Amino acid sequence: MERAILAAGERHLARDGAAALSLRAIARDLGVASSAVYRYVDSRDELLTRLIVTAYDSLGDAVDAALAEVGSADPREQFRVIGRTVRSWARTHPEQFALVYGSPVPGYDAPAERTNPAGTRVTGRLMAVLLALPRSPRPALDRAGIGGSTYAVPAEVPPGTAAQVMTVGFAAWAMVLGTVTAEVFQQYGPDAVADWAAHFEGVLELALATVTG
Amino acid sequence: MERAILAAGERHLARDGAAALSLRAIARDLGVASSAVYRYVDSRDELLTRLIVTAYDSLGDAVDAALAEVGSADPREQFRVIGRTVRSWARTHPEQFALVYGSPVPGYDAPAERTNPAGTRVTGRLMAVLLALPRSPRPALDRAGIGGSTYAVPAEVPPGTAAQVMTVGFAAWAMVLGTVTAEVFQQYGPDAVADWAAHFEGVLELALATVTG
DNA sequence: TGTACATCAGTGAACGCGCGTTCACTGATGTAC
DNA sequence: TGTACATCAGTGAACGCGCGTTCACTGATGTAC
Repeated sequence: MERAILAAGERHLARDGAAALSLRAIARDLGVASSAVYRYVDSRDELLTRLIVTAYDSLGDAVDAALAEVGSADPREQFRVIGRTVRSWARTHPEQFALVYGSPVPGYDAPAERTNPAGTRVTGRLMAVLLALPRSPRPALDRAGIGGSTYAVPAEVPPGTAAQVMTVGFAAWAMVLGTVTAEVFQQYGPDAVADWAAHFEGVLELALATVTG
Repeated sequence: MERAILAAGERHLARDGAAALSLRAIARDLGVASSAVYRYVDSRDELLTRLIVTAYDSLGDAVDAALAEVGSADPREQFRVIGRTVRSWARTHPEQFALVYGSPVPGYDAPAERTNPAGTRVTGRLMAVLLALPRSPRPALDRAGIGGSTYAVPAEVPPGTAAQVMTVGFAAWAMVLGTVTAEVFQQYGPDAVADWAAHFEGVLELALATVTG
């Protein structure tokens, strides 16, 4: 029953979006009194939190599975695989993508202690790949003011080249995620990109070039 | 009065987000019967459409003003100016930014014929700047499958180098917009980036490098 | 200068709706002796 | 093997809420003669 509620919640999420998520609609869906749902779920917000965690995990599982499949390929290919997986997951789960990478849901803010562990899975994978990629120095970044205090550098990153690694890493990721967002939310108008798959492959190469110089 | 409604709509947008926009709340705000609003606005959706157009125009005006201020600087600097303006506009108008560049509003889809003219203003400016930037060939893009049928190339773009211009342009823009989105929606967690202004300057350089090779 | 009339901004009551949440309850299932 | 009792999943009515939208209306302002 608990799983049925989660599943119905995901169905509603997929059809109507997070803002329209309603416990009553879910109860109706399950052929059950609306009060019955409260035996399994504390409140609407708690259900939303669970759905967010589920969404992060779904994406994280997809990325892990895809990485496992290519084995220990070179980091370039691992980067591409992560990107492609995020894209295809976003295309098949647009509302869940919106939930975790779109505008915040009005009147709700996620309790960080519950969403963070699942939320950082993909980022962690990505970080490891970025550290394995070759990098050339970027004098323009020094000139732009990137320095030791620009980021809160996590422990995994060697302190020397730290700041520039973070800059190119975040920038490459923003390019990939921004492109996925543009496709899923149709930000470029309906027609500008005729072949999104090809465009995305091009973006992956440019994102890699951003990292490797 | 019409302007008062628009202004109140913007206030509510800024405070509660688009999904929570309510004609009754606006009427309450204006100290007026809820039915009075209908003399000036056809429906809630029509108000939303007007607010979207207003938001696009507000951003477009900001970009135009910033570009006018730097005069006919070199295209690199014009690119940076556009990027910085988008960022600062997004930071001061987060809900309007979410409205036009975030998840779609549930249960509403914008009538393209009304939002498109305002929506393409910034893109148009950007396109002109991109065409003025020097570019070096990108063999990786050919290999990735970018070709003549990947984009619906607008008339302003010379057909020869068309596809690659589009790829690097969209990619650079996705990097910039993805970074702004990450900052405004706090996608990287609360602490990872300590100095967003510096990070953004770095991103601008990397986006430029994506275009110029 | 005064009267009859049209215009029109805004009123307030009402419609039907769906929502989150609470609460006392029923009735089936399982457990203990 | 049979009875008394506890557990617990699910019921249904009710609460108060805010919403979009409609409609007949009031009353002030302006216009025409």
